[in-house]
Amino acid sequence: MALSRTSLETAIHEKIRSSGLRLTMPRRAICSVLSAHEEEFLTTSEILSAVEMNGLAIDPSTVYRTLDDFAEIGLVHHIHLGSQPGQWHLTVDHDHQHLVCESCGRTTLVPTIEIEPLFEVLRRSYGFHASLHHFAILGTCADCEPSDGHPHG
Amino acid sequence: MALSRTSLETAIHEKIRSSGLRLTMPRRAICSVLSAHEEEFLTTSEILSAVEMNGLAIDPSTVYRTLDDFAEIGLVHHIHLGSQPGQWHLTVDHDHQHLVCESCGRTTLVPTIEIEPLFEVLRRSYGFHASLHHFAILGTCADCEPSDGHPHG
DNA sequence: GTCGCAGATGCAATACTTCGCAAAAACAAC
DNA sequence: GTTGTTTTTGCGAAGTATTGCATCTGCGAC
Ligand SMILES: [Mn+2]
Ligand SMILES: [Mn+2]
Ligand SMILES: [Zn+2]
Ligand SMILES: [Zn+2]
Repeated sequence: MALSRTSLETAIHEKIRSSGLRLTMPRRAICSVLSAHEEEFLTTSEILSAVEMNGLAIDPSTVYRTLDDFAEIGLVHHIHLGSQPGQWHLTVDHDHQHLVCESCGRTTLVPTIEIEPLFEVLRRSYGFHASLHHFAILGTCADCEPSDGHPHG
Repeated sequence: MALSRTSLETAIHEKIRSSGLRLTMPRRAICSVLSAHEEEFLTTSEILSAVEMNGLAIDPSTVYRTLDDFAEIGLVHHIHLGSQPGQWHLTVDHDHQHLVCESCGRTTLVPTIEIEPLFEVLRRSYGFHASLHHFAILGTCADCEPSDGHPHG
């Protein structure tokens, strides 16, 4: 079962401290936003806006640096859903992959466990272990693919 | 068989004209560079440098806009091999996909025809037609994956 | 060839991201 | 609590990408 929001934040703070990073106001502020939006993917500017809505002021450069620092300790990562800037979220419970339709923009979530077997072939043929956490899979969804028996409307 | 460089450029010019775009000096200059580096993937700044080395001067914003225009008519596209800026090339003869090792940076090319069947499952389960031309597949190569019987050295 | 106009360009302004550095804060030792 | 060391921050500057707009140009009509 999922952690409550406050115990999630506590666990995050633990991880920051135990990784040798200091627990500062900007880092708390960013953690708070990420915890409150656990189901979403936020851009740096969305994170910054949310921090400001909480009545706190931090510098944009601090947001960029903090996210990079958090990524280094495995606390967060970002994905690219298209040509847009990366979108960030907590790494915990991130067990799905994104199919993004280049035509209508819709995103479909697919459990990672369904995707991983596809890449088994790459492992066998090339010894290459694909990691599926950085880029979405782009393409055309059922509704937008005219020849597929799933027409729009 | 591949076209010679001059007939490749002629074919490109044809495509520009027939798509309703005008054939201007900056566009010729960029086409020339792309044709001369048909086997490579160039960033916008590499393209700009190459244009300047040919004794021509165009504005950076023109490079961005031209590449976007060319992409719209299917003449070029770009890929992201990692966190770096996108890399551009002519669309003709682009029949492979990139496996990029996040550990050592090496890129392995895989024929697209080998990869497409993997995504057949997504089509059957989700009606999603994956297009494999925008993002590289990131992961760990055989040499960098310690537990795989392909140690470094 | 000239003319006219839609489309393309250069330039400046803006937006977004990264970097260097001095000041400030975290935190361990006392 | 105070002190000292190291990390982190905000700020300014630099680097990179995008946008608006006046000027220029490709090219079709004549
Ligand atoms: Mn892109
Ligand atoms: Mn990225
Ligand atoms: Zn769609
Ligand atoms: Zn490697």
